[in-house]
Amino acid sequence: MTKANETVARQAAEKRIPDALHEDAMVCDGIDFEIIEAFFFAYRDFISDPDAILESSGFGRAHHRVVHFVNREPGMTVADLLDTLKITKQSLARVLKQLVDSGYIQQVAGPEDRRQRKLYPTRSGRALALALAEPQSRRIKRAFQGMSADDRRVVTRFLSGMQNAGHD
Amino acid sequence: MTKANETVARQAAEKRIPDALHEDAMVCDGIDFEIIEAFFFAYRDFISDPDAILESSGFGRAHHRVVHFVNREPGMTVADLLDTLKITKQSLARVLKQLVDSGYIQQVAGPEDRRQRKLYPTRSGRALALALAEPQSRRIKRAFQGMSADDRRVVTRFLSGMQNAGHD
DNA sequence: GCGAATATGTCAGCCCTGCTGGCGTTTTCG
DNA sequence: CGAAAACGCCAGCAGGGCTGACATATTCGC
Repeated sequence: MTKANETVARQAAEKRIPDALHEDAMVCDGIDFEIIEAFFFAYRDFISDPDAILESSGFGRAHHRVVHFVNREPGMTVADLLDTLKITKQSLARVLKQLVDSGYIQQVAGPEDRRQRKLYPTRSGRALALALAEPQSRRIKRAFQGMSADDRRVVTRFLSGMQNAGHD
Repeated sequence: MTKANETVARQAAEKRIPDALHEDAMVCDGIDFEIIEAFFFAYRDFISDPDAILESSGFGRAHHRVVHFVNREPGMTVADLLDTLKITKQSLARVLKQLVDSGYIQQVAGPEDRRQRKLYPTRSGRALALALAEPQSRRIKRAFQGMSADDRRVVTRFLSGMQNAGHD
């Protein structure tokens, strides 16, 4: 089977491919492969900057997200964070505990509802969040180079449109 | 924000929030938090559709990527794939083997250089790639609703700009 | 006041998918 | 022929998702 295919492949010098393998390759028309791939590459590179920083701190992407959102909305509860990140309690608990133990995030019992643990970034937590956001923001600015304010709004609108309807 | 301030006002009666926790929250000005978060949410939701499909097939995101790129560029070698995905040989080997064993991808010795294994999607491989791409493409179309061709080019340009310089 | 519901913490273990290092095979090429 | 390239595979490790179960403190409806 493979032998036969090799022969076929060799016969036509280059582009020939075993029949079952190519007959309707790329029939997939309506599909927007370009954007799918561009989005994949863009996001991969987008998180590579913070990843590099985190590596030296012993943290990972999960820590990044927690620090980021806690810094963005100080006082948010664990439930808020779970809702934002859409992960499970245990997945969060692990990284949150590490961040608390390392002094990047501090927990305070809710003043109204003492069952809640309101989360606040410490000074170093804010510093970390900022350090991680900075290269990402620079990347965004670079991608926005030479774009009008309207163009930027288009991008924002696109990114919103890519999200699921009910988000917070 | 306001919540933190409320809490601050109340801290006399409570555990009190250490001062380092609130004093200059949100000093982080030049940073484009909006886009950072929008990008995070957008990508998370973007891959949630294929994830759901893959779950029932026993595959994961890694398989998705492999099937996708092999389908996009039939005949690419293992080295090409490694270069595209930017992962290590072993990370790829695992999922690739599963895909080959499951009959989604076929390997053919290179006609010129027989050390190479050229990768081709099988019929079911193409079907899978298409099934995974379809919801993503629909999501993209939805996000493009009401946008002009120029606007779409802006988005494409943005996504390209977000990638690292040396791309393939 | 008491029991249910809520918000959270935690233990134990599983899976996927990155990673490193090392070794072996086939094939190409100087 | 020997080095180098392209690949396959084994073993092991880490991060970060997941489930299920169970413990705690606190709030709240009755």
